[in-house]
Amino acid sequence: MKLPRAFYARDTRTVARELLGKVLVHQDGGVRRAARIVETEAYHGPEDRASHARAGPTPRAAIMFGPPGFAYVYLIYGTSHCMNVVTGPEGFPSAVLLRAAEPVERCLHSTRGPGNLCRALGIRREHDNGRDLAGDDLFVEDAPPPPERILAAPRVNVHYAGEWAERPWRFALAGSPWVSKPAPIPPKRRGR
DNA sequence: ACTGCGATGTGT
DNA sequence: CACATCGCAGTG
Repeated sequence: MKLPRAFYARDTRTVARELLGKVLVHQDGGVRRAARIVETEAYHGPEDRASHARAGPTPRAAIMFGPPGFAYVYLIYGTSHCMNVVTGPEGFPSAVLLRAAEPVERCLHSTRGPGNLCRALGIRREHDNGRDLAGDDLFVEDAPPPPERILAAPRVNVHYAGEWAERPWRFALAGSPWVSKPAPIPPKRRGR
């Protein structure tokens, strides 16, 4: 069964954690593709320097200010699409980036990493940005709470965000081989 | 482990 | 016009 809008209308970090183990489904031109979410990141509020909403409701980020339960899909580096789900109350800019998943049904490609995940499910900005997740084309299916432990770590590739880069708002299922970076990279040790 | 770069939208 | 919620190929 499809997650209701009320699921998304909560604190971003809660939604990010609870999305782990749920199944992202894309009806790609009549073909159903699905993957079990194993890694997410929370982008929370207008003060979050790592968030696309940091500059206010610009054309790209405006959807993050809208009601919860809609897809925010953007293009990065000219080549990769990334998908978020909008969370929280309308007017408070927040979203959860879907970073990695475990392939379940007819995936076209690796589902590890946010760009790869979109490619595997056929999710594209032109086609899916702004889509209502309460519809039948793109949604998340409920699933029992995952048996795996949940890890929290700093978000990936947001080094420019100062202290906000250190917040442990990246969540992953422990032990999943599909998580995009198996473990936070251990600092290099010399000698000892 | 580290380096470089694609191909394009986005905000300043 | 600098740079991005990445991914890949090349090198050591």
